[in-house]
Amino acid sequence: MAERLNLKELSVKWQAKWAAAELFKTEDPLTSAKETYYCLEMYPYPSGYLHMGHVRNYSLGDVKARFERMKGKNVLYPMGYDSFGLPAENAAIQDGGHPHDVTEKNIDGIKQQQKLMGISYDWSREFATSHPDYYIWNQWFFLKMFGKGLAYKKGGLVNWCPKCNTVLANEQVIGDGVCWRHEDTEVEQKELEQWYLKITDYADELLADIDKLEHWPDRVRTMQRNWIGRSEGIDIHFPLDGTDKILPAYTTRCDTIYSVTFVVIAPEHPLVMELCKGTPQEEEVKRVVKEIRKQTEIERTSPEGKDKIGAFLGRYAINPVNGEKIPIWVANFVMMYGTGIVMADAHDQRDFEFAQKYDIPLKFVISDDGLPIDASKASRAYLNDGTLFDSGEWSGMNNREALPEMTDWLEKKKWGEKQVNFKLRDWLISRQRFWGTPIPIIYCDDCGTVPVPEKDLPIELPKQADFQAGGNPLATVEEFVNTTCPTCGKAAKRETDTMDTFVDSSWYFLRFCDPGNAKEAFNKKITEKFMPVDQYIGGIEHAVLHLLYARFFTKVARDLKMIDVDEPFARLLTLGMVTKDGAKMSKSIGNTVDPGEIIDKFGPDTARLFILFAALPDKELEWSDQGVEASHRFLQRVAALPNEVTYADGPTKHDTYVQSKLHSAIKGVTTEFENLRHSMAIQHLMELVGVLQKYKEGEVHKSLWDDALEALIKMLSPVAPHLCEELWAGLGHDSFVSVASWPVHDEEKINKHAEAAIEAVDALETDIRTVLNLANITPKKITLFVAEPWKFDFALLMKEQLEQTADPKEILSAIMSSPLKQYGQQITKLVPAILKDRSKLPEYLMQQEEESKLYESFTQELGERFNCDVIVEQAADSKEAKAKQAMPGKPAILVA
RNA sequence: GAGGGGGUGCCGGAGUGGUCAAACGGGCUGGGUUCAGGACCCAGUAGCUUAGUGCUUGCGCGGGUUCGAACCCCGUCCCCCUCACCA
Repeated sequence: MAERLNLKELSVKWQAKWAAAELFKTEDPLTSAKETYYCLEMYPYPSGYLHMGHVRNYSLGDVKARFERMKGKNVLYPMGYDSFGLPAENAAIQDGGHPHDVTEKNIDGIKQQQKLMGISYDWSREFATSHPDYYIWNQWFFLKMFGKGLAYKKGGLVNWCPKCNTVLANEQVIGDGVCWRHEDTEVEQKELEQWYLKITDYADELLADIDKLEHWPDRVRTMQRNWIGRSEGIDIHFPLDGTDKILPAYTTRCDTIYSVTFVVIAPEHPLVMELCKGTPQEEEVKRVVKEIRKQTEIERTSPEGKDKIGAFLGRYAINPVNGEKIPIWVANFVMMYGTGIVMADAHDQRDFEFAQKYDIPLKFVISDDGLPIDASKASRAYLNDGTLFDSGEWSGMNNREALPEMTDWLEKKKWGEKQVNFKLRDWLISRQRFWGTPIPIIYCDDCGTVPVPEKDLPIELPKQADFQAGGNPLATVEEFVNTTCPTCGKAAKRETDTMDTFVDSSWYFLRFCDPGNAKEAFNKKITEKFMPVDQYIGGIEHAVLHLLYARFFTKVARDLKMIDVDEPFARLLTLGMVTKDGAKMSKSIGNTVDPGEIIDKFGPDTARLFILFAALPDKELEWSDQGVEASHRFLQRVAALPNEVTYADGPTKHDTYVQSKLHSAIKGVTTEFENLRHSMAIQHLMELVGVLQKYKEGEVHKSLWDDALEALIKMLSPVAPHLCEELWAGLGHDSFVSVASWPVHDEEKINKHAEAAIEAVDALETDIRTVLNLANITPKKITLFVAEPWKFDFALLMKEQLEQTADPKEILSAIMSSPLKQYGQQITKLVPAILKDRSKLPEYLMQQEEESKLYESFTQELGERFNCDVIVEQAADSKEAKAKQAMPGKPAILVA
């Protein structure tokens, strides 16, 4: 075997050549005639090193970008850095220094590694969000949104992560109430005044447009739908007994209104204390509310802490539909959602349990058959749909059918008001941290909250700050904090909160279209040529967070007339995890594999090939060292393919087969790459390499061989670009394969080889399908592929020899000197087997003769039936025989 | 509880009505090559059986539709993920 290529050295060489040629620079979309294609990976937070998840992400994107480029598109494929954020600031706090320096160092580190992978980014578009020429536009967006009332400040309970030392958005609180960055840290509630973006204004559109995202994974669409959480219902107005006040209770199930026997109010609700004031139950209520407040903390840590507790407020409400006096309770299971008050009945499990615990009367109004059932004897809530009873004029109706009508009826009677509720809350963007975009607001004693005028942007972060002081370092910088009011000119103070870094990533994909623009966030004309992103690739962890915010910002930008698209990402691919030993790669478990080491040892092409081949992109990928070596082996095999080829004078008998395989590979690889099924595309390539290796064993037809080799190198180049450049140059090209044109398949050439390979002999008599298939085709020539047609001759020869001698060696050499020697391998096995029991030879001979006659008659029959030539041919090898269904006694037929 | 995705060989993982004992890769076994290891090449890898062949079982479990099912339908069990006292 030839010596192995050093794929690492190769990659360095070609990366330098690409860079020198500026090969991957996007063309100006306003002058280029090419169709644009925008491929984007979620840009990284620069932590200084690359992990396997990154490698997977970038490899997937790069294949797509290279593929589209080779198909003649003007591809926008950029890379940048999400460089604001806590880790850099924390590093500065720990080690001294400035987050800026930490960040720049980390960007250099990660960029180095990205470049080693040979990803075909247009590096001229690179930017980092922590640079003022980027974040100035965050501030600009904020001012625009402030102007439209979409950015506002309000007080209220907010999520606070004690580790981050800052507030969090609802979306950043995950799982059992923990911080998205610190899964071991419980989020606390604090009363603070904070800046919000009014994403709820777009709730309806964000929800409705999910339907347009047909190329997004269902999972993500569902998650967004759930997060927005739209529900249609009605606020039912329960008069407060003895007053003219009303208690509104939100419900989606007003069909159960006749079963309502009590009302429950959330412990945080301001009315709780007001209502119980002066009642005998006041002290008890206070005690229970206090207990609930304490309990919620414990509840968050233990998933089992869902015991329902509550207290009677000593007051009553009136059920408007039947005038019944019903008690008002406070209970821990009611949230401050909707109106913070719910109506309770026996058709809800929680209400039911609570009522049982506190002996509150219950009644049913729905049963399977509409016959009354008694709730006092029931042990659980009745949750099924069924027929209403004891429900006034609605009795006898199916409850689901009645629901919309009852809603209208309640509203008409002025007992309630239709209401749409969303779970989505406004986006809290203030962060009490230094390393983020300063919020461009000034507080003046006289003029109040004043936005910074656009001409004064950017408000830059100070070069120095005290990171050891604790709290928000920005607040310690006097020169930053103290300013003058833009309106009245008097001394004033700047807002010291910075923006959530998710603001940065909410529009960075727009900036990539026009990254150098100093006059505006991006030019509308240019950006519209690229947007929406054709293919977006990233982790599932952003299913709600980033992807929802980005959709929101896109809609805001549209309403600001900055761009004319509704949705930013046409196709979304969410990556599966990279695991090792069955667990997600993580430093704490210690099962990580350093991409740098793999690249060093096997070269970037191997790393890319393995990671693309090992699993489909959205599936979990289990790391395997053997798999990496197998990938390396494959690349070496490809590298050796052009060596030591013997050319035939003209066509060879395998040409049609090889050509058919080549074209079906082109077809397969193309569709699989189109649909981002990289591992499947690679399978086709591996198959093709196998075919070409076999082909090479004999003499090859030069023009076909060259075509096949070129096509193979082109198709492999998105996966293993460096090796393919080398091989491409080896074929005598002085251009780059990275920008060569993608091969096109010829359907006819695929079919030429095997129009129909069908089980035959007995099939002719019995298998209807065979006849039907044949009937649909007008054959010019039929080839019968027979597994081992030589066996009849062999048996004859064998018989002849046995009559002369008994020496196995002599027999063997006699056969080997006959034309049958080409089947030597099989014969050397067969001869001893037959010698073992000679008595069976006559039978064997007969069988073979029969078989051979069968072919003869079959050949004749087919010839007559279809009026064409029929020839018998040996199937080239056992695999081919299998593929063609040729077996002894059962030839395969090939119709041409 | 609601929603989403899954259960295929020793393993990863294709396949969604016939050409399926099941692509492609890995592993393992045997053979070749080699001083040896690696690499490379060939064959085998559900069970029984033959010199070649063939038969049976088989794609979580049970049933159904069909000439025919890993694939369609019904039931059932299990796993993963997301949201969750949202009324």
